[in-house]
Amino acid sequence: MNVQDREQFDDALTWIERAKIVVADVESNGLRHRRNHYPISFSVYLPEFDKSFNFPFRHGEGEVEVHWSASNPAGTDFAEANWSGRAKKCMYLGYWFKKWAADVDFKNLPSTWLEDLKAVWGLPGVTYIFHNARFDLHMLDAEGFPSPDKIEDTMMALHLVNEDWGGMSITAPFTWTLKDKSRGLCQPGQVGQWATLDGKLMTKRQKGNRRLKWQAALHGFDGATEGETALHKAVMRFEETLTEFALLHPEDPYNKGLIQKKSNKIRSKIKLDKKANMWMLPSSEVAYYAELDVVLTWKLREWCMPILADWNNLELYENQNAVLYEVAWRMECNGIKLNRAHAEEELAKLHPMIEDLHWAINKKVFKIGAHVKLKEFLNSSVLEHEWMGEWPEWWPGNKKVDLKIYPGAYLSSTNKESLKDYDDHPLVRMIVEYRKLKMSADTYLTNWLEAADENNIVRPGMNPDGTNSGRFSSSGDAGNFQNIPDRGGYTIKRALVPYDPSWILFALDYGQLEARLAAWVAETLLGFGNLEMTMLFENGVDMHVYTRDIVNIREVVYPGMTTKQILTKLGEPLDDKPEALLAARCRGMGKTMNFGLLYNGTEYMLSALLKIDKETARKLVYTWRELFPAFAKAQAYFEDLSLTSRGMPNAPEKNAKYITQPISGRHRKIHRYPTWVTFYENGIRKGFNPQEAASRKTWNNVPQGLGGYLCTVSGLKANRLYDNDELRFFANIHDALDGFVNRDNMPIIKNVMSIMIDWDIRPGLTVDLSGSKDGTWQGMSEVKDFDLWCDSKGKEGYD
DNA sequence: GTTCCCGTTGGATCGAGGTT
DNA sequence: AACCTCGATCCAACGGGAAC
Repeated sequence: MNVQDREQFDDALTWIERAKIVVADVESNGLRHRRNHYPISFSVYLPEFDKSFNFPFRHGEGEVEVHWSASNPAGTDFAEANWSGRAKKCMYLGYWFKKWAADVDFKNLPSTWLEDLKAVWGLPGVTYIFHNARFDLHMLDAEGFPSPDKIEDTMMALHLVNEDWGGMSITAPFTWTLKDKSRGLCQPGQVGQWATLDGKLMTKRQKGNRRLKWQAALHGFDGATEGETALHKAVMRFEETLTEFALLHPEDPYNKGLIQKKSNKIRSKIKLDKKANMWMLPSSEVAYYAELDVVLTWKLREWCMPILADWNNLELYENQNAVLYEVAWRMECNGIKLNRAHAEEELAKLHPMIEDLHWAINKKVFKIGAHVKLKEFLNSSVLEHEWMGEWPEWWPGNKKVDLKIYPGAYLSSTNKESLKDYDDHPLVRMIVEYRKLKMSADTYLTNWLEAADENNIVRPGMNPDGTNSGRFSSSGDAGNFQNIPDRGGYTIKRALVPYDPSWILFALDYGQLEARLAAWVAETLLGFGNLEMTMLFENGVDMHVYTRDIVNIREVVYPGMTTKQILTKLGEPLDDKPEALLAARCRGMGKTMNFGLLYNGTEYMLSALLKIDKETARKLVYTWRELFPAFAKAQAYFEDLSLTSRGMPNAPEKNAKYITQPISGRHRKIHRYPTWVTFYENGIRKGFNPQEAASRKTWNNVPQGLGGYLCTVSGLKANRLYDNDELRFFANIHDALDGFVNRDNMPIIKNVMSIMIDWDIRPGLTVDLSGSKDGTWQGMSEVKDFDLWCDSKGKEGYD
């Protein structure tokens, strides 16, 4: 029911007050919660009473996002807009919508009633169910709604039902796409609509996805497609309405140059995005859709539960919902503060430099970033080109010397690794520098400035269901917080700082977490080998040094060469401690071996990574496998197990192919991958078995996913112990938790560390604390003296 | 009115960057 | 190996203007 008057409203509230389960969904006028977007309506479904309500508050309020371009730069007067090309839909739409909306009844409820709705929201003991909870939670929280006691997310359920929806093909209903239109399969007006034949949904083989409507259609829920269809019709009607309105105003300067065209030209300029522009529609047009949303969410949840029960994953589902709500969402709410001045300062420094390099390369040689052209250039004899660099003024002197040309050069890729072979060429030096500067400026600093809210807080998106293995992923308009560069001359993390001086920045990193877990699973749980790696960990041996020395990397890779010869070959400077330098380099190679060979690494991989020939790599692999026999066996074990069809944990009569992660009980299921797909490469038909490919990764998924699980569940335990006044995590970076602790509560970190390692695993886990010497996220270094670190409020105790 | 060329768009794709 | 984002290129669609 689309609630429209006080009587209906009061009645709806009494039902909500009595409900123990509330399925909820928020429609908004954009995605940027806590900045310029906000809820327009709230929908709930109360499964106990089979009642659904829609509360419209702000239909008609919002801004059409205008994408300005080079020919229509920001600030262009509407009457002077350039109309060439297909674009300007959004500009046109926004302009006419504003005029049209001036005297339209959107059928909203008075905004003062919002407070009454809040009063019955988040009551004790009530579970709220969402589809993609983090979005709705942010919208509700920003609007001032109380936080629910407990939540469930059907996206989380789907992730447990099948970790890799995108990776498998499923026969399912579909909506027409632009591509279908261009192929003549459907009419232009049908794009975005469910494909039907004689009133029945058509199906086709396609990649799976977790969209609510798609899932509902896939499982054949009643009303799965009705809401979409109704909304589609409403949108089409609305587009017609706006077109007519525009046509009724031929004198309007904005129609200059357009009005004499046929009306369908104008009609084509008015194109609503169903989701993004929903706020433009009066609530009466949208309520049906919005209410169906919550009903379908409930149906989806009911569909998932028995499956989760069959898989013995009900407890994990509850646990992961808690991680989602109490860890991931809390991280997103916390965020980190952007030192705007520093970010702007950094950008002001970078932009002219980027410009200079752009100019120098662009004008003289080719468009920068054109990898094809760059490759052509480097592959040709142009490397002997007379041009040897026209350096920008600021270019450091030491980078102007020792230049080289490379006659007859050849390279197959233009990535950093390949360019390294030509790094004394002036052009290559400038390209490498350009890419680095551009990366800092665009991917990170600019985005943060854009994404920060009024208090200069940037919030990373932390996705608990972002990966197949169970790790978190990170995305959103503040970018990926799991890959911000902090080494190799980057200083951009300096722009990220504590909220205020009462907060101390810290990071808790597990020590070699994945290797320890792999050793535990392979050597203890499966009993392969003789606890070789486990014992080394327990005796505190440096694993990489051990591998280096036992395998004798130096003699195998560089037989009979002197230290000086090897270092020269490696391109290392010959300083006063050549032996130590060589030892460090060989330890690095030991590390590469340990990490690569723990899983499915081969001599091909090793020879590529270490840049050695295949024969030498084969020798190294052989010796390593002798040394740690458990891991190749674990690989074979999981590969084999995952290809064996057998009963599901709580439903022995139902068969599936899967492996199970210890502790969490999370499964990696591969029976739904196809066993054979074909594709064309250079006109030749080739075959590929996705199921076998997935089975080869299952061993890797076990320690990797388990690591993510231990880290985030430890975070959950810590978060339940300490509230937001004391402890604020803001990111999970796979095997690390980054956050802030209040300066008066610093000793609690000791307890958080013991929570993190409190898992019944052999070898035991270790965790290292890092603090920030300079107070920014850039300057993290290991804390050696915990008490001093606490006493000095994070200023000392590092070394 | 038709044809051609050019410039402006946006979508798809590719390849690069970075972290663990 | 996984993840996410950005930018360049290619491509196709389309508008506008010139030439016919």
